[in-house]
Amino acid sequence: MMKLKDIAKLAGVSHSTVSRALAGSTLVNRATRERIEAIANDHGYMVNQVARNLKLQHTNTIGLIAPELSNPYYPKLIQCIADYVSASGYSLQLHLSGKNQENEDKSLVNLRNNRVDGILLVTGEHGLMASEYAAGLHKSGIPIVLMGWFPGADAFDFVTGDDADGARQIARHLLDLGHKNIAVIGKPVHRGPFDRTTAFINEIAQGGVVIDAGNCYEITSEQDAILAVKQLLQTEPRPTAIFAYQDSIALVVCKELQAAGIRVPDDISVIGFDDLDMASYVSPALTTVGCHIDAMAKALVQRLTERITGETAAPEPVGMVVPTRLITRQSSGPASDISS
Amino acid sequence: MMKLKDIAKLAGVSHSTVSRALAGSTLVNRATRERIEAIANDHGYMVNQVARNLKLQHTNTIGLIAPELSNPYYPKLIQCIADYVSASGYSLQLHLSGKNQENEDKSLVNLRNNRVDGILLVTGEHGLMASEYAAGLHKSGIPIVLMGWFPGADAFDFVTGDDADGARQIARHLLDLGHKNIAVIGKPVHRGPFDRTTAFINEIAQGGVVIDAGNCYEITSEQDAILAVKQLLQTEPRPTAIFAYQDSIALVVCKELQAAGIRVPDDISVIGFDDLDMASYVSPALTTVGCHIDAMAKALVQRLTERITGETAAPEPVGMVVPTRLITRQSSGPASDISS
DNA sequence: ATACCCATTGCAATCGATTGCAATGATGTG
DNA sequence: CACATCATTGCAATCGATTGCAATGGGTAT
Repeated sequence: MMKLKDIAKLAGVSHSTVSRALAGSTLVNRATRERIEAIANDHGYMVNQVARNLKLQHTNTIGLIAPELSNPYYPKLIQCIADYVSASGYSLQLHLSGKNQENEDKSLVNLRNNRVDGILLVTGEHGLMASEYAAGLHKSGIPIVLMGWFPGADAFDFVTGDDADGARQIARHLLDLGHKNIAVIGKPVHRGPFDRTTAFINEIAQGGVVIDAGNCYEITSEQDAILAVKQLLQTEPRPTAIFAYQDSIALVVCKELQAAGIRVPDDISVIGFDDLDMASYVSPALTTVGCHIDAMAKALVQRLTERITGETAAPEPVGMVVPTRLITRQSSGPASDISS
Repeated sequence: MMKLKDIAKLAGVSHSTVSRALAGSTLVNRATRERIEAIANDHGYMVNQVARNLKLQHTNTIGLIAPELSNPYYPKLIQCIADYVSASGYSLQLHLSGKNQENEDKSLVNLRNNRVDGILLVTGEHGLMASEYAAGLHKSGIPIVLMGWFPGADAFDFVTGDDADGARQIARHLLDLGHKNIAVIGKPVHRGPFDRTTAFINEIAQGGVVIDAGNCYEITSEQDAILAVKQLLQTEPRPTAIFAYQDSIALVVCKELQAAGIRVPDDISVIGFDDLDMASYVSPALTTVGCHIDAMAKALVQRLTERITGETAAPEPVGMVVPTRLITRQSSGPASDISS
């Protein structure tokens, strides 16, 4: 493959001059530059970025660690992130840490060894497994911005949706519809002040309704949701509404409910969270909570690039929470009085 | 950041020895090696991959170019690819070329400048925009494996689903159900021998049924599908079945049909293609054609890594087509006789 | 004519690794 | 005791760029 020296020989100048010419430096005569450009072009010269990166001590690459792609929420987010990253002139190095994030630390090591300029860490349902490790990296000077929150996240810059507020909106919506016997099918609590389940239960309580502990199902996979529904249908009196932690769970719940001959929302209302595209395609269309993913992605890469270039003076980490909004569709309706 | 020389100074040896020790070479005394390892560990030394890459003339990185993430088909594919890539010990550099692939060439340049060891090119609905450019790269020795087919793809290694056969299976299914008036809502033909629309129409013709040209709607976006449906509902006699090019289109079609008070499949059958996860969630669940994405992804990265390491002796490009299968669900049924 | 300035260009060091070859010293052998 | 052998280790070149500084030479001012 053509290198600087080859072009130099062809043009009869030193490789320094070629380097400068191709970089558009004013330190080289215009005629010379044009000649060099022509030669470089004719011979298909392409700069060797890895050599360049070594010399320049940066790679123009951003590392992105995300849990997985099978929950449609992530592709949506990653698409946005990728667009902003490339618009900012960076390349993306993508690592999928797996549903259980076993590989988070491996990815971190890899990214660091590759000397990416900064890291975007999308935290999954398990928070951050490689938490101390990430903190170490961060302290050693590598910009890291978090998407999501977990205990300890305050040591980093982070961006998160206001899930708690979204959950509160759902709670009020359900209360307004007259529901008094409500079930929750959720993942283990892990998002502290932003946790959906906690906020939901608290807000419901504000409305004077207490949610029975037996009506709170803690699941770890979409599959478990099926079992939860089966159990739930046995309880007396039967709940008139279900708050599912995510749309992907809500979808399974609806399907299972319908398979059991329960009408949604006539018999039981179901509400999800995330506003996946498919939430509007299913029948009944899902009432859910959405967040402007685009805005989050933008904030995320903006904060990171600022850290990389050093534009953001403040050394203290700053968190940003972006608002969420309730999207009322067909899966929620007035409480049925069958069970009341 | 700690470098080889620093560790060398600490250990009182030359940096060559440190390099060898850390690489586990037998050329260094065991005691020395262990001492060096300990020191490196204590001081958190991490090899600088970019320097290493420069010297070694490879990066252990694979470039992946895919159109987008908003059609759920791609995340599914990319997830699989990412898993195989990382299992093979490579990193992934991801580039999204956009729905219209305007950035394919930019991505190619970028990937090449970054000296990735090989490139996986996922071709979208528009074939390959940067076709000649890719061919040039390929000829210059960079391993490229294609996912998909387009005129000219035979110059590369490629892997594709047997879309044509899938389309034929759909055709026979519809014929068996007694449909005689069938509409097609598809994207412009571009996959040559593997094209869905062409194969579908031909197979239907084999069954003695001709599809009216007026019943073939060529669309370029999911949005256009809505217009197509509106037009279609005006035609007399009204078709009893619709073959949609992709599940994502089929979904829109179903929604629009239902909004117009048409029952699926009682009045009109709808069949998609791709077997997206959501195809089984919607109501009615979609009859569609699936392909073992995992198998394709595996073949894809296997072929590429073989090319990179030079294991595959044959220099001629080889194509691989993986079988597809019809998945019968609820959106297809016997032809209604309303319009016959 | 001399000195100076400025535009161009080249030299050489540097980024942080890897590795062929030479050097060292200890050990074994005739 | 002299010399060959072998296990370790260091030297120095190399990968392909970037860039500070010195060198060159033509043009201008005094």
